[in-house]
Amino acid sequence: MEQPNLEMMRHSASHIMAAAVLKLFPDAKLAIGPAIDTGFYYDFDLPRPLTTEDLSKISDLMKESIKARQSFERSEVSRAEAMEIFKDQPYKLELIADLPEDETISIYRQGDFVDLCRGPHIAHTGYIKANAFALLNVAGAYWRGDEKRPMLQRIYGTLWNNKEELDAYLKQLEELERRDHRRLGRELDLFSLHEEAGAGLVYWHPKGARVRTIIEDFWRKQHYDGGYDILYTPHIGRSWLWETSGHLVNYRENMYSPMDIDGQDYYIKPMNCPFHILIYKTQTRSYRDLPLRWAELGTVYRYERSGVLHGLMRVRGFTQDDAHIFCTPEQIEDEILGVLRFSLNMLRAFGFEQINPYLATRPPKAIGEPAQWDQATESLRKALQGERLAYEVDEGGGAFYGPKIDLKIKDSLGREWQLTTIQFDFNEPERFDMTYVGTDGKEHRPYMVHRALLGSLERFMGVLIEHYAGAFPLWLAPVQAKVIPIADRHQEYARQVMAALRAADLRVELDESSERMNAKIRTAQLAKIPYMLVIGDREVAANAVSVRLRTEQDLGDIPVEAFIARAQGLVESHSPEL
RNA sequence: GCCGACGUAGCUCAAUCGGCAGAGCAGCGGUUUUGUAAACCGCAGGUUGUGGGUUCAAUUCCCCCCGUCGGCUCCA
Repeated sequence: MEQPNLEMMRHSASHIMAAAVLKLFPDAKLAIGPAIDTGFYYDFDLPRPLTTEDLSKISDLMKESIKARQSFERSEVSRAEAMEIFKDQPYKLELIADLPEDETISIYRQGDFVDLCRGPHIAHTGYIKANAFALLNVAGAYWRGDEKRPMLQRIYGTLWNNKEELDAYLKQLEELERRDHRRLGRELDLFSLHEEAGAGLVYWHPKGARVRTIIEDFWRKQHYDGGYDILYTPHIGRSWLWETSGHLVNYRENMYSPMDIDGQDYYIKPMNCPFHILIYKTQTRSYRDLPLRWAELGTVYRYERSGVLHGLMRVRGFTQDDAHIFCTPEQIEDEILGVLRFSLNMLRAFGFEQINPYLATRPPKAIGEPAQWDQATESLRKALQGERLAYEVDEGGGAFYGPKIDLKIKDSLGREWQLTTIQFDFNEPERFDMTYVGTDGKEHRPYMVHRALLGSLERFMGVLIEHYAGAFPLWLAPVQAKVIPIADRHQEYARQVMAALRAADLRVELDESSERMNAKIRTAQLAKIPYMLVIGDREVAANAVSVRLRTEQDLGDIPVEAFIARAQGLVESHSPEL
């Protein structure tokens, strides 16, 4: 028997749960029940939908099994024996049928429950602590993830080494809810969605729009400084454009129905690339013109199935921080390295330190010359190595039109988010017959690379909100300071202070309400405003402000000029400090 | 799209068995002029997501649709 570890316990727990479900529903058909990184699940085909009462019954039965210390017994059976044992379990039969001929078929038994399973399992059910697991919810899941196959009921459970770890996990779930960008978006008055006006479409309120503007301004400056030019292109294009690009063939299910303009079909854009290519083709391009690096904050619309929409993270209209690089084969390595460095700097500027790259290579069905693929993939690999980044390879995970690097960041709660993608495209240059004139005076096909760094501004904002729990670093905060006069007689000086700070390019608001100072502080605190500048008789006399941070730290009286210098310095350096 | 749960005031939530839809916060008006996380009094706020059905009577029971949430699948 192997040493019991968390994964084994979780996997075993899924068996214990399946046994409990069978007791409750003798006709239940079992699918699969693996361990996952927070616990386990098991998929069932049941005669009726599960209720929360069912969950607690199942949980009680599991606890009985744990108390009984039922042992897990492994045995190996022939294919015929396995078919006989699971003759009433169609999903198991399918699994058996799909096992390779030479595979040993093992079953595990605890009590009177038998399951097809590779194992390993814990020695007996008593290894699991009855107070260290919880059944969380029921969800629908397709058999084998295929939407054409039956929809099963999946029960999710979480399991840990002990009660303390379970409690810590449940507490983390609460923290996730507290930080949920949809909740913070409303509480901080950043954005809204309007079902009556269409699902998955974002409305930016003044404060959210302010944050977005700051991000965009920074982004533009970085791009100009980094050797990019910036484009603006239309939001719709005639069917010719999408036929030529191949989107109507390859991407149609994500595109909206056409609109009729003077008898012609126009489509709202799901991508920006064809427009950039048209600009490329307005001139004969020479190798001397390359590389061209063209960026655009391009707003695109893509159809997403109603069930997948989620706040800012998954929407139907969004703005990509897109760019296309057109270059020669000789330039490709330098360009890729440049893009990668540029991406890392951008992500780090927003406070993301943990960045994990994934390299996706040629899939079985792909277009383009193998030699091109090799060169492109090699340039991606070299760039990653050049930056000394540990990366994972997703063999065959590239798009049919080119290999790519995706960068996923880890947020303050340890969750991974894909933001950056750097993709080669061997398809569109071909389709649009893009060329440049080389040193030999002949026409050549340029390399084309798509890249988005922040991904989309909508999702990026969602990630930022959750990463910072709504408490944006000073340089991004929509309101950086709230001036809080204690009594009406301090209002005039408070207005002077506000004017001075605004003249210094700080974002300041004045609380002129007739609330007590305590209430004003509370309001500012809940709005997660970095600085609360309290003004009373003392401050008026000293030409100062009393500075309270949203961290609850009280800095005491500081001369107005000194406060301005402090804040400006921290904004300038994108500091996380206040 | 599919499975399940849900939809009551701007927000968070009540309303017994089908019997006059209610509270806190926010908002508005007034009083209060305050030293580091909530002053006091009052007012207003609703076609109970939409449409239909059952009933003397529907927030409550049934059906369609829309949307939200948790998943499946897919992706920026």
